[in-house]
Amino acid sequence: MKFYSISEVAAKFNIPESTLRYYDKKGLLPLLERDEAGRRLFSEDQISLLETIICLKNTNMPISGIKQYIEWVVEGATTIELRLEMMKNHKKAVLAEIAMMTESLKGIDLKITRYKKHIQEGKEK
Amino acid sequence: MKFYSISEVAAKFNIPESTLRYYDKKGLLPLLERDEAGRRLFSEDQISLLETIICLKNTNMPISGIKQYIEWVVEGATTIELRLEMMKNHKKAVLAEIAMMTESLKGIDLKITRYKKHIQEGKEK
DNA sequence: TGTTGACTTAAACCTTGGTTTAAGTCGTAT
DNA sequence: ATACGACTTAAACCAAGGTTTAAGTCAACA
Repeated sequence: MKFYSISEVAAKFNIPESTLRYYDKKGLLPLLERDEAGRRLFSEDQISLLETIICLKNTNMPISGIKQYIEWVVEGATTIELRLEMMKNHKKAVLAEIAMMTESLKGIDLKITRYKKHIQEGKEK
Repeated sequence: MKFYSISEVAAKFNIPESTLRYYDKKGLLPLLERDEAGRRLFSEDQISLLETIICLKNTNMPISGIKQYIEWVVEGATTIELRLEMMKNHKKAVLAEIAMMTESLKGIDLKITRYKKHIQEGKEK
């Protein structure tokens, strides 16, 4: 089984090593193996878990929420309904945030239009 | 001219008064008037400026950026090109963030689908 | 007259999400 | 043998964005 070093993972995801260590300390990377020298070994499973972590982070889930999710993953099939509920709720939150940003974008577009017009009128004189 | 007290504005926008004071201290509310007792008086102009501030905040512009924008607004028509550039750049950033969230949402949807299927299969046995 | 209630301030405090630092341990190439 | 590069840790540090606290002012009401 192939293992990745922390620097490889950091490069792969373009994330500082310090962040990976921080996530580990925060409990986002349980089951992380170590070599004889105590160095972290990331398995393929860890990599795909990390992909999930990044996906949740990209959608602004707090570390504490991600941790809960990961704990449920580790706990196994008995937590699937909990995970489903969490993901459904999270999806709602994400859609709400996208909706809010999209709405606010209208206000920004309005300004852009107004400023462009103003500049155009200035040039016409 | 109608003026609003800090508590009225807080209620209107559903924002804590402390946040309004914080924004004022950070320079997001220049030209804010005061009554004889030193209490803040929000004019209609302040209200619409505040709407803009909230719009920019909703789209994750940092306080420092909002401050810069407000300063340009106060400075007047000479800064319109700067404001246009800023809003165009900000729009790009917002679209990028929406795109990233939308993309990550796919991963979340995948999990939802998978979990639902798993639960369904569990019930069928 | 005094005591609420709505405001004020400066300063301290808080949380989140990391980053940086200092000191140390390995394995390997010279 | 030693020196280098890749890793380790705990603890300190940081920035952003507020929130809370303590002490005070003022107007109006009982």
